[in-house]
Amino acid sequence: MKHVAPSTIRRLSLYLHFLEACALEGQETVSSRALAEAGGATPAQVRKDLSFFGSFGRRGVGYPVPDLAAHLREILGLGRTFRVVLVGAGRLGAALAHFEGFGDRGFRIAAVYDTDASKVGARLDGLVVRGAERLGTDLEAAPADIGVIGVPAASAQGVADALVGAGVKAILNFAPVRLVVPEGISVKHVNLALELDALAFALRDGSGR
Amino acid sequence: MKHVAPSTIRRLSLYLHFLEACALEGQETVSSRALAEAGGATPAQVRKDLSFFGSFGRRGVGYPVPDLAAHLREILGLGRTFRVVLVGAGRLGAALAHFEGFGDRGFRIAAVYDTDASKVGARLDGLVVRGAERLGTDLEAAPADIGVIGVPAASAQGVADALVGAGVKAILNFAPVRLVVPEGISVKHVNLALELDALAFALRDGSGR
DNA sequence: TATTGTGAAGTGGTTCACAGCT
DNA sequence: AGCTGTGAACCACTTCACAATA
Repeated sequence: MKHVAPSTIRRLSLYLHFLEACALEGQETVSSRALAEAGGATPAQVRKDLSFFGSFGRRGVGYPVPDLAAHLREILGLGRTFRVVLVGAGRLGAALAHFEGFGDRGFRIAAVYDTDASKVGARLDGLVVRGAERLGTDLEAAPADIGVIGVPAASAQGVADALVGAGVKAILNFAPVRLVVPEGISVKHVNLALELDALAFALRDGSGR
Repeated sequence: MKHVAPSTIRRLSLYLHFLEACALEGQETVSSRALAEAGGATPAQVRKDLSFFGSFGRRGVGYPVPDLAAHLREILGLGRTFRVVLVGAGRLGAALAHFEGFGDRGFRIAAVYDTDASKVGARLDGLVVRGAERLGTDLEAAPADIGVIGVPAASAQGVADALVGAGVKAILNFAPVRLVVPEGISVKHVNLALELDALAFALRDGSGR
């Protein structure tokens, strides 16, 4: 398959979320206009996005809701469950462990780790926090797909190395540091400081963007 | 000032963070190459980014660390403190309240609100959680610059409306919904579900991106 | 008439390459 | 020699416009 732009993937994900909401309401079809509104795009862009992968709609009618949702899940690779390990059982880890968006969509938190002995053994959303030193052997027995890093900046790179060593191929990083990982490992950063700076910039000259 | 691309702002913010680290080490100058590495860019792009706002470097030498940092703070509008109000005192709110990235850089959390009566009165990082109904009158007395939304998706739009009504011009939203706000209000979304979908896509065919 | 599918045109951000200083 | 500053070339994503179809 040809290269897909990150911005396109982002929109496809938004379309899918919207389609799932439509499906719950029993809606049969949606127009590119409705999808555009949901995805922060234009109708033309929605059609371009979708036509890149196939012809899913019917002219004069729109796109069939359950059908298109299934196609998008397939395209995004959501047709299976993902084993997620969370490293960091502090306040952020607690918030993440309880986040419904994980379980809802096939992302299953398999285990939570922390280096802090005082946190090990505690319960987080039904999971017992395990010592970080077990990560390697645990994942050897049962590999994970995604690692979530919710530890302080200083220890984030070490955690990333451990995750990569344990065979994790995708990382979601909440620590405000740029992680260095080998070729072939996907990393997504969520960096609060960056978002705040962007808002500061928008507020720059009195009125917002 | 002319239009600046969001991707540029993001990089400027990364350059600034790196410069601050360099300053702590007493480094005098940095090259576009070093900045590029820190910002996930190429040296040429660093120079383009910076030259858009002026000539801050010296040919053959590089960029003076403290000087460039000051310029970037000015460009990003970080030359002042920002009053931030946090709505939502749940687990996410707790994690956000303790996040050092706020206080470090002139973003001061002025107050925390929640609609849940059982949370009102509790302490979060030295702040007492206030009832959400007070938000309007509180901000009338002391306006805030930025509102952070850390409530469930269902109540996020209501909170956004309240914030906008109270004069907030910039919003950082952690709820997985697209907020509708009037022209002139800046919104930044942090959407976990989107990041997870992007990672799923990267894992799609066996190996990562 | 309503709406998709898509080649073509347009726009804007990135990379190149080299002139200009130190 | 080393490194910045920048116009020009390049590339990629977006928008347009209209043919195709229900």
